[in-house]
Amino acid sequence: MQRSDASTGQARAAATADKRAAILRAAIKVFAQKGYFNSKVADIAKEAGIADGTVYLYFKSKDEILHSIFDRAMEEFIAEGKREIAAIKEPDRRLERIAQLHLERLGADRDLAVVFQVELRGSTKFMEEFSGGGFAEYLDIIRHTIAEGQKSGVFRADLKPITAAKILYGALDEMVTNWILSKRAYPLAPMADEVLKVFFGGITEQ
Amino acid sequence: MQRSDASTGQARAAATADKRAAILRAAIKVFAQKGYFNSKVADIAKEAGIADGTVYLYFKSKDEILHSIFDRAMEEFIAEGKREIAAIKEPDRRLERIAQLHLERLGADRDLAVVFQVELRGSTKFMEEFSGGGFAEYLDIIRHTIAEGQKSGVFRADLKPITAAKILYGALDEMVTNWILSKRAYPLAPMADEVLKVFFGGITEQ
Amino acid sequence: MQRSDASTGQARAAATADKRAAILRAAIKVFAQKGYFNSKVADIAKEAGIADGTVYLYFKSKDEILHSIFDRAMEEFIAEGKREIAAIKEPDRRLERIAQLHLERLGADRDLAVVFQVELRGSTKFMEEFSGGGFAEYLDIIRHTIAEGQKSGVFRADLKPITAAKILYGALDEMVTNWILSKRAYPLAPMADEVLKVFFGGITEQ
Amino acid sequence: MQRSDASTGQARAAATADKRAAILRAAIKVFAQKGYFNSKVADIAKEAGIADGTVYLYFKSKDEILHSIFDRAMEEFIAEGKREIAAIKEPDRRLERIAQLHLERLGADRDLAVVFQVELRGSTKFMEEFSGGGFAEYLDIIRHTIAEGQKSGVFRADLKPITAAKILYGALDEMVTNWILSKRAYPLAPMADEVLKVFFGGITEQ
DNA sequence: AATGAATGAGCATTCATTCAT
DNA sequence: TATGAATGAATGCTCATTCAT
Repeated sequence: MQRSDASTGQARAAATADKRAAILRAAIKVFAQKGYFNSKVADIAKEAGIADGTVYLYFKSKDEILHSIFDRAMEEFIAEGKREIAAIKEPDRRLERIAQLHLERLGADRDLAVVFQVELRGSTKFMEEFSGGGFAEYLDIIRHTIAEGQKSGVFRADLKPITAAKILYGALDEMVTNWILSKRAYPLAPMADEVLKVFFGGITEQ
Repeated sequence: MQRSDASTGQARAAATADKRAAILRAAIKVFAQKGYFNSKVADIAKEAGIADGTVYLYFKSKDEILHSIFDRAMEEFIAEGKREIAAIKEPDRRLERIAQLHLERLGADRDLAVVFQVELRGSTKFMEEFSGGGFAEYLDIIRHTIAEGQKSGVFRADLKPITAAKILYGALDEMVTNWILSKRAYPLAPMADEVLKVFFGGITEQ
Repeated sequence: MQRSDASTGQARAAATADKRAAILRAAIKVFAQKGYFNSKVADIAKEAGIADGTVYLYFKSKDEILHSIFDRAMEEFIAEGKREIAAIKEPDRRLERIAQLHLERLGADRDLAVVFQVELRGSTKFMEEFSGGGFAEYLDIIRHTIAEGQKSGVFRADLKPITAAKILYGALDEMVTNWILSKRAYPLAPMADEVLKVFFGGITEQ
Repeated sequence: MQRSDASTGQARAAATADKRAAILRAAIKVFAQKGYFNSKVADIAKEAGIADGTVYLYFKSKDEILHSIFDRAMEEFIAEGKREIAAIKEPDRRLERIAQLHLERLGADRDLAVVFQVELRGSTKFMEEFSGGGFAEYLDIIRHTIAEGQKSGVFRADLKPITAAKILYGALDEMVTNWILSKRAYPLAPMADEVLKVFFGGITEQ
């Protein structure tokens, strides 16, 4: 009996989480297609196969849906990143893995990538919030890794780590943006190596 | 009489251009502050000191205003860029000048920079159009310069010029985005040198 | 067995009536606080400590709940009134008792009074129905009593009984309304004597 | 020229006032028919012969429309009342005129009367606001007149003027309510004399 | 009988655009 | 050319009611 109650509670919680996830998935798809402002809540509901009003049983507003997309994705992204690089000691190998993960991840979910590249950027409000949230943490991991590389003598010391971090991030970000907008379908992940080639060695002939 | 008509015609054309420019300036300011979707045409009209309806004597729609902002700015930007680099022969000096111009220009007009970074990005529609328009031309100039540098042996040959071009652009773009979102006020242009240091030499200690 | 079934049936019926009453009590409280249109069925359910859907096992609609409040209260009110005045022969003593009962009753249940004064009045639909229902019966008792008083010579004959009845009712009603809206807490019942003083003797100095 | 500008300004102001008045008239009619909560803004617009959005050029919200109806009507009502009774010295004649005006006024505009009796009463919020606003002023005029009558010996001194005022008001109010709900069409104003007969002399046979 | 998740009709309000003056 | 009042389509959100469990 106890167990039955408990498992019912868990089952319900799980069902709720599933529904939330389903709505988020639908929203990502719809937002990616038409943009946040041009997407109607009704579009999301239809895509999720539920009634309009049901959306509001799981989210307080359209705005909260977008927020949740960012929060959830960034959270997972950072958690996965930290896990992956924990075992890597060499700073250059670390940056390599980070860059690969960045493109692998976004390259694996085009709709999510579109929402990230387009919608997140499409609102100063979101960017500012985001800037102070998950994004700052992400950039900090890169910065930190570069600083360690400088200490250990692998990286040049005449560069501000934060600036170098932004350069790497900006280059990767541009790869994603171009991939999204490209009419041709090509794998995104391999671009990481190209970026790293330049980032590590520069374009100047020795 | 003839002359009077003619000069009146010219004056009129000039006045029209001025008014268009004034509306665009107003729109840039308003869009930068509140974002495209949150800006009302009435806001733009008020900022420009004209009546709501008057906006439609100069632009067909709100959408067209945003388009005009991009088109005009990009046009000027590219024209100025071509003029400036025409005299520069060395590919590395060229890229240097391009990067500096990029940041000087956007760093000189914060509102315009915001609209470019935020609103242009905030719409796949715009990005796609833009991607095939002025932006492609801009990226092409960079790509071409890199290719020349490879031919002349200044740049490594093991990099695809287009990819290298995107990396440079992405890095610069990120500088602008960070500058916009930063609470601190700092000059944007000097960041060009930092980007170039990495882009040319890489971050690896020799 | 028979007896068991029977008593079970009765118990069930009693339980049903109790639940209905509980919901009505909850509704009276909620309606009094926020008004009919601003009250949600969910509010009533929460106040009654039951699930939203359960409300519909006892009432067909939100509308029916309001109706039931009026019907039940009026029914009790009139029954009590009739019982009380049955023994009173003198028309003036009768009116006295009616007025006192009116204010005692509503003064004893502020929430119910609010619903009666505010919500009943807040809808022509309700008023019309009510007008032809319990209210008409109530007014009729007053009218009848006045007419008897006229016949027996206690009351002036130059007044239409129905009009006099409305005047008395209106005066009492206003006492209730003012009491409800008053920020000060004072006993309502004693106002009956004031009303009767005027109703019987007028305000003119003899 | 000056005059042209001036008259244009005035004309515009007048036109605006007219439109506001027209919308209020339409709203009174619609609210009277269906009640405030059951009336859609679109209903009001249609009744006024304008587009839905136009309503919002003259009123901030549906709520403000109802407020305006009360405020405007009460203002006019009180102003007219004061004007009329200013010349009347005898307290009893004054009350007489007030009662007549009360019923004449509401009897002349059935829809307005319905809105006043039904909608004003249908919301504690409104009643409370109203109670502290125009209504309090109105009741005060009656109270004051009664107090004067007591001083001059025309009225009995053993009654609290405020209570007597409420009794008169309540009686008149009930006449209006009954008139509104009545299926028969009869003139409301004459009821004033019936009310006064009772209010002045009481129903007891001397 | 009881639950509460799901439904979907309904509505106030906004705002890009038009057009009579 | 300029105006700004008027338009009316569009949509996020609420909530009475239903129904599978």
